[in-house]
Order: sequence, then C-alpha cells, then structure tokens
Amino acid sequence: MPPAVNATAGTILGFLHDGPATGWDLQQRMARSVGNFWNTTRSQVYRELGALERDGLVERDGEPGPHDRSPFRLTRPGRAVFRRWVARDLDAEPRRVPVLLATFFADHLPPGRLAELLDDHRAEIEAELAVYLDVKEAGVLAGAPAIAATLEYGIRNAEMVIAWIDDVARPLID
Amino acid sequence: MPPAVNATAGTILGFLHDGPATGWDLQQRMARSVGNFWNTTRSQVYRELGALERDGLVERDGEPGPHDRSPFRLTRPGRAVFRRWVARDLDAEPRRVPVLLATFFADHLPPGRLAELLDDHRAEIEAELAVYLDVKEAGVLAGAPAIAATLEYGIRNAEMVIAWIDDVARPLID
DNA sequence: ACGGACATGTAATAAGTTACATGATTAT
DNA sequence: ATAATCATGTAACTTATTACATGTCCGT
Repeated sequence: MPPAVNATAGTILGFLHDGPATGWDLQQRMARSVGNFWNTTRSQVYRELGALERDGLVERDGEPGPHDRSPFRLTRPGRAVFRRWVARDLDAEPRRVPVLLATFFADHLPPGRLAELLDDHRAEIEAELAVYLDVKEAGVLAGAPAIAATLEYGIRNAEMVIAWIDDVARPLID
Repeated sequence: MPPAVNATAGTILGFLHDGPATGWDLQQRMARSVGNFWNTTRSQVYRELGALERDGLVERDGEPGPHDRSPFRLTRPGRAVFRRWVARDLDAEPRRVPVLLATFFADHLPPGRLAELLDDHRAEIEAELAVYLDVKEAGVLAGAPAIAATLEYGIRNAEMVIAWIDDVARPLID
C-alpha cells in the first residue's frame, strides 16, 4: 500500500513536476502561486520533504550547495502518489473567519471598536483586491485559464467581503 | 501581566458569559452558533479549559456530575482577559481553499474528474445555503442583528462560490 | 440485568507557527 | 576586511485532529 500524503506534501509533489528544486525554492514558488489560497511555511516544506524522501517519493538530485541546499527530484512512485492524491475528494474546508468572530461578540466591544476593526479589514481586502485586479489587467494569465480561475475566485471573494461590510456589517453600528 | 489567550480560549470565555457550563456543553453550544465560522473540537475545548483554570480565568462551579463533568464559571480576571482579547486586532485569516488547489492542478486530473469535484462541491454549498436561507426565513435572528450579519456572510459566501463554479470553473472544462 | 447506543473525557498523532542558529553575500 | 543583510535550514513550541477508553443511560 503506497503511503498517503497530506495536502502540503501533495502540493510539493505537484510543484516538483516542473523540475527538481530545493526546499527553499519550493517554498518561494509555492508562496507566489498557490500562496493566496494555500498557505505553507518553510518548516512544513522541509518536514514534508524529509517525509517524502523517507518514503521514496522524492530523492536528492546532485550535490548539496551552500548550506545544505540540495535539490530534490520526483521519483516514479512519487508521481503515482501525486496522481492519486490530486484526484482525491476535496478535503473539508477549514472555517476560521476572524472578522465574523468579532462581529459575533460585537456586544462585548467598546463603542466604536467594531467600526475600527471593520474599517481596517476593509482596507486590507481592498488592497488585496487591487493587486488581484492588476494581475488580471496585466493579462499574464491568458494562457493559464485554470490559474486565472483561481484569481477570479480571489477577486469575487474580496468583492463579496467588501460588499458585506458596506451593506451589512457597518450599518449594524449606527 | 495577565496571561494571553488564543482565539479558542477567548471564545470559551465569551460563552461563559451566558452562565457556567461544562466542557461538553461549551463544545455543543459553540458548534451550533459560531461553529459555522469558527471550528473547534472537544479536545481543544478541554485543553483550553484546563489552561484557563490553571491561569485562574475560570474556576470549577459545584460538584462534578457523571464522568468528571464539572461546570466552570468565569472569574473576575477571566472577564478582564476576555474584554481585552475580544477587542484586539483581527488575526490573519488562514487561507486554505481546497477547491482552488484542485483547480490549480486541473491539468494533472484525469478527464472528467474536475467536473465531478466541482459538482460535488457545488451540491454541498447549495445544501448549506439552503439551511442558511431557512434560518433567515424563520426570522429567529430578528432580535440579534450581529448574529444575523454573520449568517448573511455565510449566505453571500455560498452564493459567491456557486456563481464562481457556474460562471468560471465549470466553463473551464468543456 | 444485559446489550447497545450515546455521552464524556483523554491520550496519541499530525500539522502549523515562531524563534533560533549559522553560513553566504553584499555594501562600505 | 568588517559589518550588515539576506538565505537557508532546524528546533521548540502551540494548535488541531483522530483515535481511544470508559462511564452512563435506555430499552428489552
């Protein structure tokens, strides 16, 4: 029975399809692409790389460079495990929405504090939305419709949150 | 210097404002109300209750019942810590959206699999939306506008996801 | 009073975050 | 050449999930 991998390890295997990479590189690349909807940290990447190596799903490729920087490459079993992992049923989505928790406890907040929290949050989302829209305008994702779709999700989500703040949450206060 | 608490512990303190409760009760109540946007598990609740008791923010109230079921009550320092916790800046929102990860790796999926995943996901969200709309229709939240606002967020989020699947993700496939 | 379901808590494991150590690189 | 910064990995700690153990209650 082939070893199971978690989503972080699965993602690593996915990224190794673009060629060998070190832990550092992987973390950089992952942060820049899937980072917007799939957080990982350096520590996790190194830990999972270690586990993947132990299980023979990746192997070192060439001599270590500065520090202990050594590139890893996919093995054949690694590819197979990835194929199965990526096609699995969707995991349950973690539900942790801090702004809703604050809203829920609104009665316990000092006057004006909820408004501040909402305004800060709105500003952050607005900034994020601006970045997404820039990327969209730039048209760099024209050849990658699936990636563009994830971007579109980000845009719509940000717009939803902003509208919720404006239409629902802020009016709550006055 | 008063001890810091994490969001789960803070939430527990918040719920204890409604009167003493056992770990089990807390978990039940929390799952039913904030559970839709703030997941917790039994184990966490017991762990945090233990920590809160150690720090003197809650204390046992009355004799233990069946099992070791004993109710906890807020202490005065507990109230103070809660007040500060609830007014803090919002934590960063964890970003983990499984359906986007699947979409990102669409090219690696066997034909038809992405469609299946999207359809399943859509069905789940649709069911969730139906529940939310029922609650809204029932009007039980008329007297609790802040809670109603969190419900509204859930509704809009679900609608956003469904629209994204229909407008953006599904068309990707054919 | 026995078997099965449910309630309740705990222990084991996995995942995620933060803080740390140290080797390279760049600027003065 | 030294200091300052950045790259890179690791270790310590916290949080979250899953599996387990056992007690209680209910129907027969």
